[in-house]
Amino acid sequence: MLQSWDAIRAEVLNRIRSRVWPPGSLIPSEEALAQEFGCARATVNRALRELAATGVVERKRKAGTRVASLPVRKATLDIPVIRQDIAAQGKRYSFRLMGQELAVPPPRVAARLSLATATKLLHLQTLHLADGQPQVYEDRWLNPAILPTPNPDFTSISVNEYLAANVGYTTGDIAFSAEAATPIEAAALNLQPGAALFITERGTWSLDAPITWVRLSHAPGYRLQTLL
Amino acid sequence: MLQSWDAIRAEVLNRIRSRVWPPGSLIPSEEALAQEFGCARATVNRALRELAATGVVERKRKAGTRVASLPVRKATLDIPVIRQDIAAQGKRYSFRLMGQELAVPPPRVAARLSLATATKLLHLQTLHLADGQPQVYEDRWLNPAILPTPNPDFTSISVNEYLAANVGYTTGDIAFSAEAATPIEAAALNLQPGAALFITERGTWSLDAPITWVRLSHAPGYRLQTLL
DNA sequence: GCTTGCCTTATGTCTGGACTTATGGCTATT
DNA sequence: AATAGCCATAAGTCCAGACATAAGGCAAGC
Repeated sequence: MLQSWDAIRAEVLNRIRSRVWPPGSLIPSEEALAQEFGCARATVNRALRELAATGVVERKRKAGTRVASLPVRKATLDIPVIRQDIAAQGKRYSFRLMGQELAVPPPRVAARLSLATATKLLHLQTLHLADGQPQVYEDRWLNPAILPTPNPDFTSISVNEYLAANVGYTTGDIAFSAEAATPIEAAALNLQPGAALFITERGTWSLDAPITWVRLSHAPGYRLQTLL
Repeated sequence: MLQSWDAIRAEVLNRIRSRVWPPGSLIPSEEALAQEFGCARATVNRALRELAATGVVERKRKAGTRVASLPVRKATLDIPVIRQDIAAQGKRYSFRLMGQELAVPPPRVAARLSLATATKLLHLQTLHLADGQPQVYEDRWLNPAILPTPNPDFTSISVNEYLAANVGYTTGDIAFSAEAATPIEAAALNLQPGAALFITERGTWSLDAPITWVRLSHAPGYRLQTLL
């Protein structure tokens, strides 16, 4: 008599792990499992939904629930906020605005934000420091239309936090990659050009309006990790 | 009268975005929202639970649900399976086992798998190719205790897929970073030493027994991306 | 043989009700 | 003033039942 959805989740996972239900196989219907475990179907549903979210099983209406054969594991990772990330290391956070100008973004950025090619955006370079040591170089294109006039003073509040506090957003995308440090990045982060940098790129939109596109270059040693 | 949990999720998100409920503020209780939207509390619960999972709100018993002030966004990303990843690019997948020996792992790996330091593991190097071009270099330590005797022939089936098909697992962790190519990696991937590589490291356990630790070095151009 | 459409079935969702559990804050005690 | 205990509250969970929806499979029609 298992009556918590989490117990059911664990039991189902167990059977999958122990190959009672091997990869690719169909597992009993929610109805049947509810009967077996002596609980309501909703409870089984909750358990299986959770397993589907982590990629252990795949569910389709009518087709039923089957054990994922090539388990494309899904991991949820916390997108770090730089200030918190640095604070979590027990270091003092600071930042330095290195440049700020209105300019036409390169086509790649304009395309990514789905903007007309000639639109000028606010281009900002910020260096984020931990205990005074450069840690992350930020290259950002910001849609000035969403800012109040006059513009906020980005030397005293970081763009990051201004946006977090003042502009909600609905959608966005994020990408991670590794790239060799450009001369600019190398100079800012105090590295040899060509050093391996961990790059985070993200674009955010609020409804239809593009807000910002940002590229973060993390100094060597940076790791993004999570459990799965 | 909103009656689908997704509609409620959208509406709540809207109010957060439009700052009706600003960051850090407490939003009405499930009860109250259910009343307002004319639906059952369970439906509101589902919607808010979903928002909590994406990091938009934070929930605590008794304390209520509040809008995340520094929105540590959570993104779920699909951990790619190399074969599928390459197939998705429309390229032909192949692999080459480059080395295989029983050896004592370096302390870092042993520690990560929580093994006695002197335990010997099967050390495997595999190169994964897309249309014959080297794409990913894999450096893996595998617990031989979980293998049948004689060992499977890893030249004909990739370790990856052998494990996926034959060893379920419960827990694991994964980390992403950027590192300069070692001479070995550079040679395998046909690059200059020092080139920026995207590194995926993961460890997996089945219950108490460690299974494997693997480090994947992705050739330049690799991107890991997701929506948020 | 091939297509179209119905029927059945498994999951998806919703309801209204109940009970559980964690916990913030008040109160009474030391 | 500090602390311990209680209580009200808000989320967490569960249930039994209902309807919605997607989709596999079968059958009728072409």
